[in-house]
Amino acid sequence: EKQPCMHSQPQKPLVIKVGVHFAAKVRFLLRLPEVDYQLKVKTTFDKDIPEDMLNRRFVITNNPKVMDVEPVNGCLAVEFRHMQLKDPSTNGVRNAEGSIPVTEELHTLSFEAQLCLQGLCINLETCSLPLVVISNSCQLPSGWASVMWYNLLTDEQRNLEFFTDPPYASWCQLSEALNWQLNANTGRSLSVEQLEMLHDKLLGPHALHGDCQVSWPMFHKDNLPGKPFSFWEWLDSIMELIKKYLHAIWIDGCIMGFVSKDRELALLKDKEPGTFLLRFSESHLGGITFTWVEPGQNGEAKLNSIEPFTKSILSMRPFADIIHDYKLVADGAIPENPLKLLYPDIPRDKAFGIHYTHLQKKGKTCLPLNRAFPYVPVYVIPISPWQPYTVPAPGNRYPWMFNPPCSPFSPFTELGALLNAENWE
Amino acid sequence: EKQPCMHSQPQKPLVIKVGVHFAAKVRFLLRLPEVDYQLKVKTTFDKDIPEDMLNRRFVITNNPKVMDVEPVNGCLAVEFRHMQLKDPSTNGVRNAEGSIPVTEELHTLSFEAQLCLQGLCINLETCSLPLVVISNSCQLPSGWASVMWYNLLTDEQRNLEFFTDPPYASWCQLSEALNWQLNANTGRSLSVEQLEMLHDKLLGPHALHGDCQVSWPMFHKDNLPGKPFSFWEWLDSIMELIKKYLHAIWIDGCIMGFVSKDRELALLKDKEPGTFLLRFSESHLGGITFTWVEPGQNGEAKLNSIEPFTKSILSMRPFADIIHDYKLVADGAIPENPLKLLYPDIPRDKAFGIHYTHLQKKGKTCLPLNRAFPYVPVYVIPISPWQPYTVPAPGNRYPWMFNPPCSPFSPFTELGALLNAENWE
DNA sequence: ACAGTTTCCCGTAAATGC
DNA sequence: TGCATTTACGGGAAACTG
Repeated sequence: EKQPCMHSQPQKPLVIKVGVHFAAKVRFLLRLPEVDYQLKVKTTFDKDIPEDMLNRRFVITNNPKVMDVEPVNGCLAVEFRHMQLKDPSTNGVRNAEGSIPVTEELHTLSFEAQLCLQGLCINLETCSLPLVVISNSCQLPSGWASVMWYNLLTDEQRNLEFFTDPPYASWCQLSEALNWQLNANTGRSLSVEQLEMLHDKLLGPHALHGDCQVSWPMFHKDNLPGKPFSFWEWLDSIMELIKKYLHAIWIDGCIMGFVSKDRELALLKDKEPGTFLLRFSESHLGGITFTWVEPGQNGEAKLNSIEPFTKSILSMRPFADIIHDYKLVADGAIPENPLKLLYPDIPRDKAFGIHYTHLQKKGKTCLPLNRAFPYVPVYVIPISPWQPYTVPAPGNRYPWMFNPPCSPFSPFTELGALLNAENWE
Repeated sequence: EKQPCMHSQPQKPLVIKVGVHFAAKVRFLLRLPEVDYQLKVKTTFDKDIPEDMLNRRFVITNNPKVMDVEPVNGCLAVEFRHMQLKDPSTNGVRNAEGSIPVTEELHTLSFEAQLCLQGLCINLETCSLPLVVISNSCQLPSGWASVMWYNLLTDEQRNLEFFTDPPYASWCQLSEALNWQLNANTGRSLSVEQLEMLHDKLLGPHALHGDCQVSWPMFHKDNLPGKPFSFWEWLDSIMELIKKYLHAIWIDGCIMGFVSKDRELALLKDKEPGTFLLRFSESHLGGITFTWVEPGQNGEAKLNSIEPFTKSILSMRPFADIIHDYKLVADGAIPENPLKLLYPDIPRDKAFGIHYTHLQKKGKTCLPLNRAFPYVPVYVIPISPWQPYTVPAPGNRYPWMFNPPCSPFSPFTELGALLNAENWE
């Protein structure tokens, strides 16, 4: 009685937010010679799913629609636009104890029609692949995690109980999927080294580099050791960061990004002071930091990493400008940008120069205030207070790194003093 | 038949946003000895308003409620919580040509009940003062403008046609109302000088300082000369700015704020270089700038005003910190904060010191990166590029204002050069 | 094209219920 | 009490419609 000759868009499970519009297209696959029949298609959400299989029920707001001939291919088809799910309960329904979380609850959207030809009526029906329903956009990463895991590990059209016992993924499969996600979201895939960092983060640095198995909890259910977020939450936050704030320099390959601290040390320890690289924060969601080589007391290199930048700063200035403008400010000294060479040895302005935007504003020259440009322009720049641990002797190997006081009798120390370490509580 | 013995909260017109909850309380003013009667109150929006008097119709979502004895005073009363207005039309209804804008359209909320005693039924009814209905929070300032004008200029309970020909306000009335608004919103009233600045802004500097009449268009319908916003929009944006970002220093009286550029010049022209004051931007909504005295070429003072700060920067750092951290950055010189004395002569840190928060972070001292504090702390500070027009001779009267290069052979000029005026397009 | 108005919906904060 | 989940809604942007 139910015929498979009607189908909805062949897409893997999607995430739908309650109250937000979404769309779907349904096609009729048979070509019938008769021209005088109409196919009215109606939608139902979670049709025929037993009561006890779902914690939450939703209703779908839209009306039945009639199929029309598509100009492109002559097929009968209909597109439902502005569908939207509503929670029919007055109060939010809470999870029964022991049941799966909402972002692992899989739903389906069914399409039905009745074909009547020569007195014979046939019921047609098709349904979507599984859907995840969320109520707040903060649940989106979890929803996508479910989508990825489902797509990766099953070819079933509709296995609503997939997450009652989710299978393992092999690292091979998973890394390919992650790389695909990265590429789709940010326009650039990962290098072998970057993927290796993800491997170690997920499986531990001592795991075999053969084809380990990754469990669903490791991927998204459990938090990373000592962190308040899962592996996928972390990776997703970085993709969002790149998409919104770092796209240009990410595409250029200026961001090494996925580097462990150990590897960072290995890479930088023998490099010139002033060599730096960009690394995604492993402690804060959606953060990026830079690490640079500073000369140590006895000539051996030391590394400094800046407190990670997140969207609050990145939404004000492009990261390239921030890199350019960053300064260490010491008592009574000329501020100094410690970022000289992007690893391995590209001069900072060569790597990032084409992305600088701040050169567009004019500085005050000798003009008094006038109507054409009544204000002194202002930038926000990031700085770090810096207390040199030693005043370098003349001829110091890295004279640019620690600025001596301008003069022992400098009238400007008052200003520096307010920024130096001793005044801080 | 309609009895005035039931009344709703005695409040002047309010602004209600479609789809957002609001509440109202209704009291029954008669004390009847009988205890066995119930008063069920129901609500209606825009009851009995003729079709052609309103461009928009709304429905109110809530159910009738029964009045209850209030413990405090023994009155019968009922509070409607979670009322909410919905636009019943499928598509947004647009203004008929020539009709008044939505924020001048006045509505009412009616409450009805039926009192049945000894076989006698009496219909009770009361209604709210006029209400303004908006659909987006960006309309809130316009809504409040209407509310203010209505409150100021009529004592009528319900004159829905008030804005078809709104009366004038005298400056006396209006300034009192504005001052009340300021005080209610920010916790501090205006000085005579500040009110005078508002007077001149609204009426022009050449208006008599007697009791001028202010029209509704002057107050909110027309834009200020050469500006894309009205007087009230401007003032409201400043109140929001104070409420959200400047509360502490506004309460302290550190913000002169409402100062015309002419008055600013008169106040500052004979003051010590480094004297500064804070002024609300007249060109940008919700902006604040500071103006400081810089020594002129022949010893005569010149004024500089910084590009106004708005919420994008103020939401990152308290304004007191911004004032403290502001620096002029010149090629090869130690950065300099030109803000020395808050007008008339209060040292900067004395005026703002108690509001500084940035001293809470520690600077890097001599510690290498470790687990307890793995990152170099970072601040965002505002800077302006600065090209001194002259290198001051030794013994210059204002040695702090223009820093000579640290040394003619400074190795640091490369850095300064990237920030100096010549490189800018 | 345009302006006034509404709709859409992210993202933060608060509320809610188990 | 804590946690998972939903609700609330400001505010920016897009869409709508005469």
